[in-house]
Amino acid sequence: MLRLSKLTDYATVLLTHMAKTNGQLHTAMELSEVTTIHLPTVSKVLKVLSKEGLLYATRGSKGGYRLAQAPERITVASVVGALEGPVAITQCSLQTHHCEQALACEIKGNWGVINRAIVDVLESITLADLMIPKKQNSKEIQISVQGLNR
Amino acid sequence: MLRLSKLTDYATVLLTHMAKTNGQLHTAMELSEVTTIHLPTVSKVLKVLSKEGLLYATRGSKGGYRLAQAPERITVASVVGALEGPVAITQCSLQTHHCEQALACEIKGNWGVINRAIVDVLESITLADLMIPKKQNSKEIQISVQGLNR
DNA sequence: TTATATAGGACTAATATAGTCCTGTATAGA
DNA sequence: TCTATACAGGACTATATTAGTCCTATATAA
Repeated sequence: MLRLSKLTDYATVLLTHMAKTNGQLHTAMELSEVTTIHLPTVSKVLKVLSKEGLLYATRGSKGGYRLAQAPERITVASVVGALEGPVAITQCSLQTHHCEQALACEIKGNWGVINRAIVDVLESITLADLMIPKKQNSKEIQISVQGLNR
Repeated sequence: MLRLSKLTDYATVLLTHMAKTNGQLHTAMELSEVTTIHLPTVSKVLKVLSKEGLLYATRGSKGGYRLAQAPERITVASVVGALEGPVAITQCSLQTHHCEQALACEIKGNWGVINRAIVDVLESITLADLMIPKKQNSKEIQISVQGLNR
């Protein structure tokens, strides 16, 4: 369905909230209350983000999570990557995978190009962009998709 | 995983093959042999593409399928749409869906912008582009993502 | 009338995702 | 040092989605 997982969606909501008070510690409990996402799920997401280096975690009383980088430097692509691994819209687009149909299939390389273009879109958006509600927002991004020739 | 379904991938392979001999009729059987995709699966995909108007079908002896439009006019977006419905990388990006968290969530509109950018990429590539093996290929596409402001 | 081909839908199996829970470890403060 | 707090890691179940197959009906050419 070309859809991101719910966990990725939750992650952007949680991170965007944290970005608003950057530097401050936030517990899973607090974030659960603010976002109305159930606590076990919030914990699961935060643990992944911490393991993947997007958050710093402090254990124990007075502990919590904070962003590992400034909101301007955390891209949507890195959030997606943390929760779902590298973006690969087809199996072809993952270089590590070897396609059984390789001989009959000349499209392979072209999927790679399309995939790259989508990654470019996701890399061009940061938490800082997501923080701003859409209406006040009029960013323009130029994505250049190279490798195909009309 | 932000992945297209296998059926969508099969569809591009089948359509690309048909595009090479545009206008000619191809049976499911023939396409199965050429692509090595199992016949029942080929049939399933072709039926969907026909129902969605990307192919014309002729029944009976000497029947088969052919492209409903020139390869230059069939976009990857329309193939994805035929098999998976409208692209919606999050539930937010589907306008028909109402989010329970709408109050706490200010990202909604921004997902729509990101989604639009991805659709633009998919709309900019046609079967005619996929027909050309990547190496001989150096198309450049400009995608402009409007609605976000740095 | 027969062989060929698509139409439509039902069904099962396989896979992926979501959500919850348990046990362990680190830290602050009484 | 003890206790409450909070994250770490992983196991597990339930649910949803996707993939793949098959059956019956309908249309067409010869």
